[in-house]
Amino acid sequence: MPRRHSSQAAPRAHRPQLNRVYAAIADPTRRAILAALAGGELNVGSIAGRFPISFNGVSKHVKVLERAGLVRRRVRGREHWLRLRPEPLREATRWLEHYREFWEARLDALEALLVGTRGHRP
Amino acid sequence: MPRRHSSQAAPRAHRPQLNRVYAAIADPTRRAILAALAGGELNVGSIAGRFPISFNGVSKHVKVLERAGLVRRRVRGREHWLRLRPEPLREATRWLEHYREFWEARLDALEALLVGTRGHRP
DNA sequence: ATAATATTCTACCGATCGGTTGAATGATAA
DNA sequence: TTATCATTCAACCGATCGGTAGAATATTAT
Repeated sequence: MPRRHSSQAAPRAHRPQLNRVYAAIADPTRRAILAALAGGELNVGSIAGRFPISFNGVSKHVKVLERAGLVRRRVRGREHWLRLRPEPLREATRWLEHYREFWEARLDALEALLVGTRGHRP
Repeated sequence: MPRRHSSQAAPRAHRPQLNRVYAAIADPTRRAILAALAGGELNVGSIAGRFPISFNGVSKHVKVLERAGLVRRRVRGREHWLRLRPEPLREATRWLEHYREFWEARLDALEALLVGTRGHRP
């Protein structure tokens, strides 16, 4: 029986959208695509022009970002315009922040305890 | 030539450690292992006992977390004790925060512009 | 010395990934 | 209509991934 360690609601682990967001931003090319899109809407071709991989490669990366909810596609005639959707990043940040703060506090407390009872060693 | 959009230093995209951190936490089993380690040090066997996968499967997950710098191993006799290392999470959070804030500000500004010039539509 | 324990290492499996090429679709321009 | 352009789709390739099983290694217990 897992012990509840605080009254803070811990984010659930099995959320496929969260998995997809972290997997999406784990690839440096995809992070660079997101950074490029921060400058405004772009179509697939103009994104592809900035990267040393094929058009189709970029198209697949965009699809991954889209499935993660980080990018939204608006089809206008033969052009597909992409724009950022930062909402999933907020959830991803929340998960990281939750654990980071909790862990750092816990480890600080542990260290303080060790220093107090044993003296410190470098 | 990519235009610099502000004086804020943008985090570089090609940092293998960052790739590894995001890839590591993209897997829900590994996030659960991290959550379990938040309760204190554990050895590989006691982690494996909490998951419906094999001992060896857990051992491999731990190795991935270790290579991402999220977990530190202390070998004491035949037991390997794992503890959290939250430092890489701080960098990962920083990247997310940077882009999230920047994008949200940008998109808010864009929306305000559209509302101002065209009126709003639902 | 022998047995049990804790763990990694090696090898394998099927699925997914990042990437390419070539063909198909669909919208615009000549 | 016929090209041309922007894009996806389908198939393939080698690498990696999540997972398993079994052998090997090292430590502790008997």
